[in-house]
Amino acid sequence: MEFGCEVDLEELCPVCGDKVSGYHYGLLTCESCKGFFKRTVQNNKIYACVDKQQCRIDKAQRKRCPFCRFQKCLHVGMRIEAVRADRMRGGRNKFGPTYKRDRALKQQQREAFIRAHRFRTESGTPVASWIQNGDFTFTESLNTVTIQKLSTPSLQSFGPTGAIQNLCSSASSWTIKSMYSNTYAGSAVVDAVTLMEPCDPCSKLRFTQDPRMPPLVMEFLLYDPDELQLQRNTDVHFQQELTGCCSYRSTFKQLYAMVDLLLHAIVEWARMSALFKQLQISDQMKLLHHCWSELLALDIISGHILYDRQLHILGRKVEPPSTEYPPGPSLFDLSQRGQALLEKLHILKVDHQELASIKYLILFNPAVKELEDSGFIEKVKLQVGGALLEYTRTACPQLPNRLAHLLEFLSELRPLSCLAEEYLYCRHLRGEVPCNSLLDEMLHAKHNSP
DNA sequence: ACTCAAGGCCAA
DNA sequence: TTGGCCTTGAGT
Repeated sequence: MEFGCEVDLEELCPVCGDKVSGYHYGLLTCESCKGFFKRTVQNNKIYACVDKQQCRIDKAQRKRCPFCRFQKCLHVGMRIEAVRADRMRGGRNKFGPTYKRDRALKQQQREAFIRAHRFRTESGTPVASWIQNGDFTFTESLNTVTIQKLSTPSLQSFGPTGAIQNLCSSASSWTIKSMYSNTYAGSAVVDAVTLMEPCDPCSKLRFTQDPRMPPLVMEFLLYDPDELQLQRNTDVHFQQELTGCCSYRSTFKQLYAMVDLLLHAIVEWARMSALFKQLQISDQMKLLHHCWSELLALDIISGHILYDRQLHILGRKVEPPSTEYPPGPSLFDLSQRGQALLEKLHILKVDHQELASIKYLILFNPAVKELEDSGFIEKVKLQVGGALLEYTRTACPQLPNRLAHLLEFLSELRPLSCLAEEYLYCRHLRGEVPCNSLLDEMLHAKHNSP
């Protein structure tokens, strides 16, 4: 393994931050937390917290409050059932395969780090410092989710190749460029491959200095798509659109181009997520087919809030009334309702961490029909919800109901995304959406599903 | 034979 | 009670 710089990816105990000595009771922990957990469970110990049950647990203070220490053990995912009732020594337990899978996943993450490092080294941004800092381990937060998946996803068991399937496929020949050149023959070829790279962690590190930030939220923030890269791609694309052979493009064509670009970024974001990768390809596709419009709507709104990204189309109040069939919602309707939600988020002063986490709540939806492993998806959703609750309570202790407000926003996002889908589907029926595009596939999947 | 997560031991 | 080190033994 070569990092170009000496980077030690030594794991830290998710309970107290001490040095990890191996897998104990379901995840990587230090020797002392292993012993503490064992004694507590074996001897049915009951502790009490003399404070507010929110004691900070770190290497120096872990002895001070066994109540909070044990709570944290459970919270990060240590398993009571791994402590043997018969006290038999030696041998192996049922978690063996889980540990093996977890190791493989960590290796994948290391490789992802190397790729990210190479990318940033080429673009001139130093990265060694934040890895060497040692206060961030990407895989640490994965310990909080019990990883049940043992089988490697197989591509053979699925039907005709779709655009998402191409994206979800981990085949080395995968390229998004070809899709763009097919879609916009003779037009812009956007290097969307760069969207695959996780965003520059250095630019976000300043937001993640707080050690109280839940590891999952930190991870979501660090791996949120890079806005600068997206804007660069958008600019390149529109530049070429405008200077191309067709000087005039309809409003919808511009909107479509933007939507297509955002959809690619959304699928890439999901595909790069360590949690999403653990799902079978069929489940990945079902989740994306189900929530793409919600993620799209959220992405557009987030762009306004976080980066003041102006989607010119939404700024237009006037659109020539369409006399074509079928009639559908107007862009004006959409713009108005989007604006209303946008204002709600402005009042809430929602931040990047919250928006990055909400995306996972949308993506990991166990209610989607015919999932192979809705149990795992449910678990992830609960973990994300828990992490977001912890984050909102830490970041805004004066607003104990903040999570409820965020969830209320989420429930209002759904009808907006349905309206957006209806709008796009009407344009699709009028033949305005290019065939074989990602949007085309999404619309088909939705309207052909049972 | 080796691995590595269980449980056990015991000085601090 | 803690936590570093030791012993054990099923799985590979």
